[in-house]
Amino acid sequence: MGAVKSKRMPRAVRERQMLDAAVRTFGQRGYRTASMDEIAELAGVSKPLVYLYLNSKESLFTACIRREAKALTEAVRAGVRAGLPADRQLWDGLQAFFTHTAENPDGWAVLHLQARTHGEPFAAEVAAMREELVAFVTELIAVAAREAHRDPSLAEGEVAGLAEALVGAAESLADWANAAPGVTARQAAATLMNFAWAGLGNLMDGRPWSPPSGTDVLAAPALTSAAGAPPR
Amino acid sequence: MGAVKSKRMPRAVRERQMLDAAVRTFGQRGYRTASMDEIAELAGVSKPLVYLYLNSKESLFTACIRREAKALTEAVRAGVRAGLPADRQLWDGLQAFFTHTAENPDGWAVLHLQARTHGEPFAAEVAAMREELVAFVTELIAVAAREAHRDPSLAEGEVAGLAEALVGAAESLADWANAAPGVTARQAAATLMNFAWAGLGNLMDGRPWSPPSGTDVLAAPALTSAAGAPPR
Amino acid sequence: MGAVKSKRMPRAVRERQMLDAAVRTFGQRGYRTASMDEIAELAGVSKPLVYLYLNSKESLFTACIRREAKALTEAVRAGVRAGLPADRQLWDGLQAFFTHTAENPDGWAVLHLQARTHGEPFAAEVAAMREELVAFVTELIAVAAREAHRDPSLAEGEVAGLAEALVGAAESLADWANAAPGVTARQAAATLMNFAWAGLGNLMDGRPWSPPSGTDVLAAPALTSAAGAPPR
Amino acid sequence: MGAVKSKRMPRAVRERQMLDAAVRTFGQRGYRTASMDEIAELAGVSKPLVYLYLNSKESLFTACIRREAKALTEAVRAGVRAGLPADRQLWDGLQAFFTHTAENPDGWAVLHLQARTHGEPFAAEVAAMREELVAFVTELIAVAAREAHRDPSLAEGEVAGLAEALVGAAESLADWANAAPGVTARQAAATLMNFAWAGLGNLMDGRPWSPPSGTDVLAAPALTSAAGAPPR
DNA sequence: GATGAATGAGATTTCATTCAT
DNA sequence: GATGAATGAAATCTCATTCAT
Repeated sequence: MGAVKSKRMPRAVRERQMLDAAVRTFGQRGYRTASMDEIAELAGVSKPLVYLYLNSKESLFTACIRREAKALTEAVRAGVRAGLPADRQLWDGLQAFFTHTAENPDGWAVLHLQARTHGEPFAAEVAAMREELVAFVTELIAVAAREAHRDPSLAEGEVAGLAEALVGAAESLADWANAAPGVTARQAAATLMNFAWAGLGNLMDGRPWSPPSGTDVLAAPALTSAAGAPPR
Repeated sequence: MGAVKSKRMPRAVRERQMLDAAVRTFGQRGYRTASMDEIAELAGVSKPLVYLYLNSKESLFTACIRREAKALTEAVRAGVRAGLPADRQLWDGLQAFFTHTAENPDGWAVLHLQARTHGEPFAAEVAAMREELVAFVTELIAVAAREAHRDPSLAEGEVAGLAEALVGAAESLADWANAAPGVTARQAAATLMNFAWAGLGNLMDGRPWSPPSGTDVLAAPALTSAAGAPPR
Repeated sequence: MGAVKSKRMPRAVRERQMLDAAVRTFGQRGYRTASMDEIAELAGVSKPLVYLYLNSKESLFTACIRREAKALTEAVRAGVRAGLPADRQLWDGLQAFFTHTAENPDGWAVLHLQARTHGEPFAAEVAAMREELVAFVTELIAVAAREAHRDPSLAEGEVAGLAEALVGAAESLADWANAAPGVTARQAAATLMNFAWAGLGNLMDGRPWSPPSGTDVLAAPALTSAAGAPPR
Repeated sequence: MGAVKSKRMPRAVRERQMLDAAVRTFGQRGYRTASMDEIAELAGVSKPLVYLYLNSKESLFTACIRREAKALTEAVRAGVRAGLPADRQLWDGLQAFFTHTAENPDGWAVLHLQARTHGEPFAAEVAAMREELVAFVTELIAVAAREAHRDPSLAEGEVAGLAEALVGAAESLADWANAAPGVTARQAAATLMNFAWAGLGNLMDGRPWSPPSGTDVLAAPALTSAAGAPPR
């Protein structure tokens, strides 16, 4: 299971191996439960080397959080193109989000489970990333309001709550999709778009949100088929 | 710091004191970080007595989870009256939920943060409670579908995702409301109702969900004011 | 070598055993070299018990310093009677000093060697004790000056240097007497009295200091015999 | 912080840099606390090079002790001219001693504090140097005895104690002078000469030792002023 | 000649848990 | 019923020391 032991690697490579091992171990066993011994072994190096490069368990964990937070936000950003309609941007961002969390379950566990649970140096780190996502969603809602010609737009405090709710729902669905074997990232994104954009009330009346046609017309989100096919 | 030492209390009372101390300690310091010493001291008893009554740290933590899970689900259930319209039931349930989590922050931390983070005996325990809440929401959505005369109703797997999203959003907003000083349980519930029932799309068009008049006409939810007074 | 293991001793007794073991270990192997394992084993207890009672290596070492410092100063004080002539008081104090250091070589090593070498929490602790001894000697010199009707007495700064020199010589002779097998505390005290009171110049001229007759007329100090027998 | 890295220096120079760094580090932080990393960095070389030149920490420390011991004894020897009266030789030697210890506090700490505290290879090393100083003082006392026409001289064992006391007092005063900011080497030497040569008894009677006029008539020792100006 | 890469061994400290009274 | 006394096991971290280039 541990990486093949090959000696004398350049520092950057070793450091990556250590972070990989640490994310995996922290994600699966938790910050406190994971031991530096485990991580070193999984990385295929001795414990002192881990300390030499990453200083302490705390600092190692922080490095994991930063790396995974950066990877996640960059994945979302890369999935979205500015200039498209707000719902389209949200749809793209959610797909990127669910894809990334599905492909990096340990990193996601580090961010969503471990970092928030184990107190102050870490919670702040992940809170920064979360705020970035919330800000992104807030901006999208503001754009949507402009597109709908609503003047004056929604009060600021209210939008904050809505963005918070949307991000929270997305986080929760990421766990759900990772746990339920058959659920794809695309399905999770579709479910959330319907829920968040159309709302339960509309869904009850048979008026779901439907994905925009565009680069990826391959598959329609799950709910559409079950709910008639109204154009948006 | 601990409670005043008074000997020879009936077992049930002592046990409650211990659980109170444990919930507080686990909630504030985390499962691994909290020590049995701390808990015993806070409970005002000696450590062996804690072991006599609750066997082990694991079993003590499990007891905490069960007690807090029961308290939370019962609070939600008590807040809802069957027979009312689905959105009204949801509204009442959410208010009860946010009220309870605001009044029991340590218990909520145990359930939402600690129990999920620290592996298998505990994650299952809290998952059971969560399923109960999800099932409750799922049932509400089914009721709503019937009320809307939709036959056949939404496919089962899709409703599961929606319920999951709603519960996830609620959990997230509970943390958000606990952290933001000025946010009341009622405001959190209103925000979530708008988001979940009306959906962002409708909100953009100025058609929010509005709370039913009834027992609590005292305060209108936050979003209503900004959105005119549409009929429900 | 370790004390007989007998379980369930009252805390005070155990604590004394631990301090005994610690003084011996620190004195013979040094603060850094001595390990908590060694000390616990020598005390006949497990390591955690040492931590339970004495908190940390640093705090254990500090406790050793305090205990030994108190024992030494009290031994000196107990050996001296106020009201006697200054040289007699000094003679009595030195005898008590050399007797105590000879009987407690490990405690003396802790105070004189280890505590001074290992930095700040400890150096200050032993400096306080040393100042007490220096102050005692300074006072004796002042008394001697009064007895000699010297007005004005020696300048203060000068007396400080003299007292420092006397104490330093005593410390050094304590090590010397402990290392040289045949040297008794009485001989060490006599040597120092001659050196410090009469001075090398007088000794060269055959005018040593001679011990007062009194309670302990049993043995004359070493130098007297070799240097004629002038009455004082 | 470390010296500028410049490659390809002759071995002797490199070795000196390392010893300088080691003396400073050992003197300020202690033998055990100082790490080879620190020393190598301060010396501006890589750790393996230190090992290549000086083999081990133990051997490095021994080299430090030897170098500093040699420097100190040579300084004292260089300060004294044979043929002069004994008290003059002693006065000159003490001045050299206090001057050297004041100018090399780290070296003095290595010799007086660290080397004696950290067990056997080192204690023997510094004991050899000390014996040299004690032998020098012993010889001076013998010379003084001859000058005073005392035959037979003081018994050997007794002189040993006196020399020991004198050296101990000098060591102690070196620390004292280094710690007290205003005390010069000359003042320390004068204090000790008065104490050791005249003795407290004579000082009480107003008969201090007074320094010989000669090469350094610049400053009179501290005690002289307070004690008239008796010829030697 | 010089060093970046790497480690074996051991240090202090903590904690859940159990006896014996 | 209740507790003071005690420990086995394991955690984090440090350091002198050595390869391989």
